[in-house]
Amino acid sequence: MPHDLPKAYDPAAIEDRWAEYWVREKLFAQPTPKATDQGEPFTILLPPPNVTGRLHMGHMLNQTEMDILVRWRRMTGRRALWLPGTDHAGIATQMMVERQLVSEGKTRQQLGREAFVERVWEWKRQTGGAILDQMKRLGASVDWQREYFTMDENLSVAVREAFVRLHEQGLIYRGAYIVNWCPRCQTAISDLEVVHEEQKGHLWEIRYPVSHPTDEDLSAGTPVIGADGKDTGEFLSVATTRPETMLGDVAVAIHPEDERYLHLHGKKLRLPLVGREIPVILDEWVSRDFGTGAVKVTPAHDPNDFAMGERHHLPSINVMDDKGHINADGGAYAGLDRYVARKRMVADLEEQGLLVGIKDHINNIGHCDRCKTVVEPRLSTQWFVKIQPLADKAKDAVRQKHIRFTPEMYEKTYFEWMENIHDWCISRQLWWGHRIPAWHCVDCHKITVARVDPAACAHCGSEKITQETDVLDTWFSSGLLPVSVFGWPNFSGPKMLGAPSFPRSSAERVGGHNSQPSPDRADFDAFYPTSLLVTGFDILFFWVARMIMLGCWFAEDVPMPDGSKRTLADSVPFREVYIHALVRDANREKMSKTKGNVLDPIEIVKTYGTDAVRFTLASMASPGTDIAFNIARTEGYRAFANKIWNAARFLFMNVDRAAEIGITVDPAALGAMPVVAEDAPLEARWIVAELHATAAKVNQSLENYRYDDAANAIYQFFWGSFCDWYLEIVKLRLDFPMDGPDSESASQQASKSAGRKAALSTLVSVFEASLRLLSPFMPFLTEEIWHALYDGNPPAKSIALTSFPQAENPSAIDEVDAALMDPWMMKYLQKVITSIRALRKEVGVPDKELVDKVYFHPNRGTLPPGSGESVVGDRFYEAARINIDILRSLARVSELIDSGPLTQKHIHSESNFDVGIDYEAPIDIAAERERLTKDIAKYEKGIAAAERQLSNEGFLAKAPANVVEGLKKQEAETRLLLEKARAALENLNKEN
RNA sequence: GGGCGGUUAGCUCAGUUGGUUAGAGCGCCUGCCUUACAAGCAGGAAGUCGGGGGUUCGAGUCCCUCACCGCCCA
Repeated sequence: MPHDLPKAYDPAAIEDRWAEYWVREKLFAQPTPKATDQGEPFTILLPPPNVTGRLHMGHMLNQTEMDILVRWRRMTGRRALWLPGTDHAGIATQMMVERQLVSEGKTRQQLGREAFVERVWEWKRQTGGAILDQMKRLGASVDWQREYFTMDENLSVAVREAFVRLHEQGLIYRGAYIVNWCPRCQTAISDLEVVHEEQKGHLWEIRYPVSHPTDEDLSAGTPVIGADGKDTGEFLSVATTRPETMLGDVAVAIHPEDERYLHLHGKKLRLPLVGREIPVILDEWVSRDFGTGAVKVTPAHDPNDFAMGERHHLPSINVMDDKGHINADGGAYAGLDRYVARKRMVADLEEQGLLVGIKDHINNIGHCDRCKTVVEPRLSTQWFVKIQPLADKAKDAVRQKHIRFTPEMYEKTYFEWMENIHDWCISRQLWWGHRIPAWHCVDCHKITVARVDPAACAHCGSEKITQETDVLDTWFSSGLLPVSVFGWPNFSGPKMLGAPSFPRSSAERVGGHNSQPSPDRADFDAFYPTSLLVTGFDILFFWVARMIMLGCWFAEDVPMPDGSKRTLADSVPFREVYIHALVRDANREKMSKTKGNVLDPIEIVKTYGTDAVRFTLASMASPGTDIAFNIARTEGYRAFANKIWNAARFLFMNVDRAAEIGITVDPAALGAMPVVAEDAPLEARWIVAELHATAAKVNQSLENYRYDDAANAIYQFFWGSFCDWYLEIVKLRLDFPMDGPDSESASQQASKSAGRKAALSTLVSVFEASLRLLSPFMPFLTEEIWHALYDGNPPAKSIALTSFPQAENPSAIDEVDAALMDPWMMKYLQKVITSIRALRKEVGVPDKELVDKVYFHPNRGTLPPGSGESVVGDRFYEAARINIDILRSLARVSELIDSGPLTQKHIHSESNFDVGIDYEAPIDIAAERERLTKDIAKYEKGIAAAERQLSNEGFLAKAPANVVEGLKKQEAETRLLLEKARAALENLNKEN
């Protein structure tokens, strides 16, 4: 590969190519393991996006976090498996296809169920892969060979097995209860699919006339009295937010201790507009402060009323159809839309003088998560999972720490929800989904639930049976994914003693559906439980909770690979849950279509490069914190990518020049952690030590999901250390002839050549290791440069398959560093250079001008404790003198003169040294005076604070020694700086 | 109504079990087209850590309280 890279990095030129390459070469495929396979697996399941979905910033954050972890774990030697897929999204997908049909002037009813479902499959085949294609473009390192879809045959088998088994265990029941009904989608939806929103509404106060006779009259056989004028002239005012439901009222409830109304208990009310007589009942649930304190009871249209109805054995009168229209039981209002009916009824009540008043009221209204239609609580026959036993197990799993949450806080939310969980309504009145495996018998009316489509009723043998038309909630199937993607329940491996009653005989298995049962449990044994689930907090209950419940419940029956009983610890679907926050816009506003502040990740990626966007997300991904996505920040990381690119250009330029004079780097020496010879120059030892420290920091940060710390550590290392310092210094070591050979003697050349070779080797090896360190964060750029670095002969198909830099035993590094005193010596040298540069700026020396003499005065007494005091001071001066070429190049100084206290005209002071120059330049007296005065004030304040502490006996007695020592040292240093500043100010005043 | 977060530089955010004079990126100011990079280099300014009280030798960090912002559940 040629080394002549373009001057600026253009991500668009390389990203598509690598994204395709990774997929085409199946680089991240993880085949079913053999028993001999080594390496602890790292398994992660992509929380399935809707098959109808398009990638948004939340997905990109989610996937970036997963990809970073998976790439990192893979590079550390783990057998990494990331499984991608989509869920069939019952309602959303059906809606989408229905919309298509409408545009063709058709309805699904016209097509019929079978043809409609085929049509949905057709849609899925054509456009259902869009979101996964976007994922491919972003370079997610998933195993595409294992892509799943919740409607796949094998996963459908799992759904049916789970349903049948829960039914056998008595945990699935069918019955008429109040559910959330979406009149637009015409299906029941779960509590979680209802979003509550506060809306301005009204509270209507309606008079319900009190009628005779009393209960006594009734029991005496007095005929029921209608609206015939026998009313008493007495009323009970009822407050309601939903007057239209009064058509279904069966009682009015008051609080048993509400003396305002107690005298009415036992009497009857005449239901306005309807004429039905309804009782006044007592119930503690009634809130005396709300409205009038009397509440109408409508069991068929309100969950609380339903409960009350059960308590008082009241009938339920359903007055609405599945479209939210008033039904035949609504008398005069039959056929009207619920809101039209409301309007008309209020008008009628007013006309009849029964409307007492209308008050403004804020309602919390439930909307369908999918279509935003106002949800109607409605009495209907549905299928439910009795959730308590599953929830108990799921709670135990977390309580016993078999699953760890990050951030930990979400554990509380999880328990909160689990404690207050309700039975799960799993039936949906849709066509697209897993049809419930239950058959109704026309003759005996009993239900047959079976794994295999039955030919006859299991109870009476009648062949007149029809399958339930409802399908299952999508989450029922996605909740099973952690077990079903690994082949559950179709294991045909050796049966274990005492193993549960499956696998069933193949005949009993779902006949036509599963053609190829997996040969064994190898996948399940190797990869279950998965290692981690990464998801958003909004999905905590949808996925996390349901996967835990279903996973624990069903996996517990699968024996361990060695045949032993599986405990709860190994039944969990994942061992860790990492919950990330929301991606907001730069102003911390939630992204929403209505606000128009939605960012399309693919568009941003095209503009700035995938790597820059990934790095932006990573650098802000601190657990528990929302990400305010600021494009300015992405610009910054695009610059970072460009910086890396140009460092590569610099490197290649030097590699090429070196090759011209016969110096090369052995590729075999790359790929590991760089090492340096003991006699290597200061900057080489330093940069290698920094690399080790950075690798340690990155590994540790990722271990703790601190993407931000990891990203910042790399950024700091690559730009702040490697580019800003090391590359600038290594230029001196390389210093290749631009044209023609050097004009030096042979021995000079030989020694120079050895230095060059060593420098080049360190340069290339540190750079190569940096690429590997960066790779999980910036896979595209690093892949491109890494391949170029190996000149078309890379040691692996991808940098993603190399090993991640690991720091050597950190304490060993510390010892070596301590011996060489590199850490602080290099920092000291850097400080001197920075100080000279600052001094030059203060004085106004032009950037390019070489200053011939800089006077240098180390404060030998104030050097770091334990570092040999004055000896070190001398040693440092020696180091600075030896490295004068570095000073010349980086600080534009030709000579550094070791000096006593400085007398030069221009002096810059640090706590442990001063630098000074003689330079003819006008001094901005006022500015200088201001600066010094400010400094003096700062130092005085610092000293005062330190003195206060140091004179405090409690502090001296109780604070740890190193803190006291540190403060003393700092105080001494500040005092020195103060003296220097005062002297400088005095000089300034004296001379002017 | 119940619960959970948050408030640190102009902006967006870090700040580990309390410990020396609080950090980063972007932005801002000044000077530089120095042969890897102007998507760059060099230097610099900028915060009484939301208010108040308490514990402590010591509080951005722990406790109480108030204010404001946000989220979840009913």
